[in-house]
Amino acid sequence: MATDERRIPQSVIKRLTAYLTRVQILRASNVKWVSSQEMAKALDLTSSTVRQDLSHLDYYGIAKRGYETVRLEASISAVLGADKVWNIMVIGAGNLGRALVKHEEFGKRGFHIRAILDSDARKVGKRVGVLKIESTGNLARIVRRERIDMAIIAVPAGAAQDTADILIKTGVKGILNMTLAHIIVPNDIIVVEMRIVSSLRELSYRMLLNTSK
Amino acid sequence: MATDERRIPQSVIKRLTAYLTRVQILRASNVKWVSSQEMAKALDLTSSTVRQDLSHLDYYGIAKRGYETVRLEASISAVLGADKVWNIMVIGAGNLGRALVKHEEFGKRGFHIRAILDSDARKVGKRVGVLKIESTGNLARIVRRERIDMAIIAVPAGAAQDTADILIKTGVKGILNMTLAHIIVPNDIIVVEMRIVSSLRELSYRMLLNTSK
DNA sequence: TAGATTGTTAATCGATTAACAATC
DNA sequence: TAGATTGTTAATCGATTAACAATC
Repeated sequence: MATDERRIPQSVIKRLTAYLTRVQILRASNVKWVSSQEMAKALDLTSSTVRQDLSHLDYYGIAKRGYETVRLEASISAVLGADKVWNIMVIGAGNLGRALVKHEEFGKRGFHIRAILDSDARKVGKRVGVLKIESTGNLARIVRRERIDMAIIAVPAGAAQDTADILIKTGVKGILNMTLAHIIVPNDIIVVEMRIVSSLRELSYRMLLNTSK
Repeated sequence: MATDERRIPQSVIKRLTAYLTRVQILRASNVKWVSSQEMAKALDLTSSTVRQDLSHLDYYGIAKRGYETVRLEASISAVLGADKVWNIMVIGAGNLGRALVKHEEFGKRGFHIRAILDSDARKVGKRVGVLKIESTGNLARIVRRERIDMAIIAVPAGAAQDTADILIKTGVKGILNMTLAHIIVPNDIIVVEMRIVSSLRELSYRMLLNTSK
């Protein structure tokens, strides 16, 4: 049987998010079926990896035809919880924090930004899109008021750990860390780190490697 | 011998960027030495992994003392090419693209954003920080003028592949893709993908998993 | 010196790929 | 039917961890 009780590995989860995006694009262009080979080609993977990954779902493909896009999307969504709505708070109303609030893609995909906070009193009260910047001092109250599920940390790197500590105290269980600093949390808290500078470094390293060959 | 001719694995490169950030923080607080164990604790790794990773460098630690922060930073920087200056162009002057231009962290770390482009004629000419938005039509000329090394794609997902194709034609060898869409490129071009929505999905999946236990 | 921490080898663990019987 | 594509098992590959002699 394809589905079983084993936890789906991290590596597979990351790819499932990519399959979901891809199948949504296919559906938008009215494609009804996709084979593991086509999927692999579009995402730079092997068809074997695709089939192996999709075997974690409770939807099965059909030999000779592949996977029905409607059902595949539904199944991946269900596994990832992509049908759920999440309430998010952004901490830090700098350029990055404000851009995230205004970015429309998140809301469309179930990630609703309900509040943006900053510790700078001069910023508090200013508008960002449909929101008003609130004070970090009111963090706990805002978490309750908006039933916040997760927070995006977009403060200066030096303040990242302190911010995380406060968030954890108020009961926030998930953090997306956009700062350069690694943050340490208890193991019931989930952190995903998203460091743009690290990505640029990785990119530049690989470019150097490529030209020196 | 620690250094050898073998290519450093991807996984190690990613961690080297984290070590570099960490050692820079230590240096800023005047810490002279760091052990593999301290480093591991700060970054949620094992000391074994840290020592294994650092053995790719041409700098050696000293038994009983650990690694000298000054030399460690220099050595990691050299391997990653973090001492070099890179000229970057941002394609797409939406909220995200404009925020990246205004973000000060990049310049400090050698990643200089020299231009921001948009295909929307109404945006062309408007200021973003010290830059003026230029037309995508002039892309090739701007790449030459600013000696652009790499580009950040921050356009709507649907335009990502077309944008990449144009970039490649003008000779840009490195791309940071901030859109949801996976892009396909020839194998002399390096792409790093940085999908915030995918990270949010990964985060939400892991949160669901954690609460259901 | 004694003990702590390194660099490296070997063992373990996990992820990817290959192969192929089942089947639509 | 014949052939293409699935799901799954086994083989391969690579990354992480454990262990320990060397050494400061």
